[in-house]
Amino acid sequence: MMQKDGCGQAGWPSQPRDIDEFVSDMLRKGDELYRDLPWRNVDDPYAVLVSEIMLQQTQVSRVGRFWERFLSAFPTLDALAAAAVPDVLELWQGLGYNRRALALKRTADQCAAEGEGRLPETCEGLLALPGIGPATAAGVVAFAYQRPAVYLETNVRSVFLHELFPAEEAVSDKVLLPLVEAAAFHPVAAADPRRWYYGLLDYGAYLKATVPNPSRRSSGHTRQSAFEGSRRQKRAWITRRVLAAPEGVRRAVVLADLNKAELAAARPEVDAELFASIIADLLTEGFFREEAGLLIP
DNA sequence: TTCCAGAGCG
DNA sequence: CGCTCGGGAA
Repeated sequence: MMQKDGCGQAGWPSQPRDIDEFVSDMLRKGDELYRDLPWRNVDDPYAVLVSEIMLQQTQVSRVGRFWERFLSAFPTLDALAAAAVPDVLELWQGLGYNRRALALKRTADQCAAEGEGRLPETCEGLLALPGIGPATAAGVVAFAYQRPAVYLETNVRSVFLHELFPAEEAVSDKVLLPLVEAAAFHPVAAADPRRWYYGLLDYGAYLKATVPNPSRRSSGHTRQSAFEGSRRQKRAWITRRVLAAPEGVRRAVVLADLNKAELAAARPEVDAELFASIIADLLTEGFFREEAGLLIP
């Protein structure tokens, strides 16, 4: 879009480079670094959603195999809605963040019940579903529906920080969002949202492999706590243990087995209070249920 | 050690 | 906002 008054387009900084040049440069970089990933140029919104959920905080290299297995087991939203939770969780094992599997399953349930087995076509509609936040909703809109959207995730963030804030520290998303929006709705980018964001993702991934992670200069950037010995390592272990017992298993047995594993790994024993707290969380979140003293998947 | 196509909760 | 949530590759 041409600038109307010489003050720059709304939401775009008037300083170093104008938006036309930025969009054009990024498209060129993106085409040059294009990665032909299995979930790209796929029209099925459900298949795109599954990829977006799996890719939340999860590296691309890990997702490929899981995405294909998941879609072949649950090819449609209705198929996922008809599936049993333990089967969904079982397929998710090894991918991480098991909550995502539960949320995806609930999304399928809701769409099957209220949406005639179809996903909403707007960001607002998608945002109302469990496990779908601003980034995932925008990803589905851009990649499945081919409509411009504000898709701000770590690779896109890295590109904007690297290109437009090369020296600043602690840049907030509040500053970045209007820029991401202005660029996405720029006519040249908006003409092909898939191409626009595939390019930003690929360029962002390239940057992380070649320069210090630009996203470290995001104000929201935090480092994760260690996984080894953590509560969530125990959560994951317990989830697997219960999944392995289709007929159910007593708490005491799970705790004893868990402590065997902890001992074998040279970690301290898990006390009853911590164990009960983790079980309570997992029950509340719907990983399994408890009936007659048995934990049942 | 670091961080990953984030979301949901208090 | 700050915290939690998996698991592996580099």
